[in-house]
Amino acid sequence: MEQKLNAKGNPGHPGMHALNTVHQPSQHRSDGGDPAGLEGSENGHESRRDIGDILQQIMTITDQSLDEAQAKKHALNCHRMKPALFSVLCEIKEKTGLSMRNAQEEEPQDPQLVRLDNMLLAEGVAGPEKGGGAAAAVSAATSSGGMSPDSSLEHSDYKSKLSQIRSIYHTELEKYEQACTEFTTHVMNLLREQSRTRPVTPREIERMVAIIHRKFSSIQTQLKQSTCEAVMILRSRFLDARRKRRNFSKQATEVLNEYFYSHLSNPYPSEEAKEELAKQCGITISQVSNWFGNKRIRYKKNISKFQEEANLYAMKTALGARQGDDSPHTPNSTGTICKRRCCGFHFSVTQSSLHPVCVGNLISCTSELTVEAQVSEVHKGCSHTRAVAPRPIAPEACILELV
DNA sequence: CCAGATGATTCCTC
DNA sequence: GAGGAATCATCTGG
Repeated sequence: MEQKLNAKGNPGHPGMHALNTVHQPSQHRSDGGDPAGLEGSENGHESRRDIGDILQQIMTITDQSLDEAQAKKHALNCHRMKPALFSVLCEIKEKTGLSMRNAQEEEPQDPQLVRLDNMLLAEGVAGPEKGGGAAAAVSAATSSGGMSPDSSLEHSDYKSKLSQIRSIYHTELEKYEQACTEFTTHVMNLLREQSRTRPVTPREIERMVAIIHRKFSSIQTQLKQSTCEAVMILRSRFLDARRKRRNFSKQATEVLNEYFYSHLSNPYPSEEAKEELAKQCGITISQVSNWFGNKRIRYKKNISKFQEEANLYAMKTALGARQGDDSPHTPNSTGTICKRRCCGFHFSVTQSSLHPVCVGNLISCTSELTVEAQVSEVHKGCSHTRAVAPRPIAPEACILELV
């Protein structure tokens, strides 16, 4: 307000000439109020006329050509009343709360953005380039077992794709940051420029910058979201690849089958046995469990289909036992198994159903014998016949049957 | 290409 | 939590 008093009566003011050239009749002059507090003096009248002129010019500024407007703008900027008017405008703005528009306090950081940031960091897209996510994914794959040698190829493929995503992400982020900075600078310059003709406080400029950042932040969120999606898709593909079923090696299947058929009465390996089998087959314990689960159910569903296989493994085991070479994969294939087997199965004279020792007997027995005779012959020297006795032997059912 | 084999997964029960 | 059953998805051999 002090400026208003200083601004009175200065015909030599550089702006006056310009103003006078566009001088309009002061029909809007006095409305009875005295906003400048100058009523009752010559200077007061002059000031009011000046204010009226200025307001009139402001009101008509949009109707004029750009050159004309620029000229008037310059004139206004240089007018001796400008500081006083400006100060009044500032005061009114403060009082009416206009300056508080959009003055919400700083929002806390967007939780979604935080989540995305964390995810990108965990996946090795953001942050230092160390391939943390890839390493994590690979380690997860390795720990789940069953990683074939060519998984390293998948790994490198994953890494290269991840690095592509990373590079695109950083390029786009850089572009975004650059655009944001440029736009912010531009707006700040505009506001600073405008602050010469209208009341724009530094705080308002800060707020405007915050608004711009918020708007740009949504773009950044989209970028991060897209990147996350890309990484998730890549990761799921990689994990799918990891899930790819690969048949066990022949040797592994052999080991598992040997155990299965030599423990047919109780094909449920203990934890220790599973561990041992897993070690021998180069697979995981859970894969051993899966294999036995599948085998049991499939065997039970179609025993006849597995008869051949059962015969083969029984023979193998028998030969091994005959040579006094107990299979290392069937550490318990001694007489105790025989007893369990006798309790668990209907015996027939087919070798598949027999204890290894008895299979040896079968080889030397003749097919002309009756079933009873064969059983008797086959189980010569062992307790199987006695164990089998409570169960009826069905000659046509030359299969093992789980109780 | 297709049917069957097979390893893995999911859901359910005990 | 282990195992049974059903199912999926992939592999394999003809």
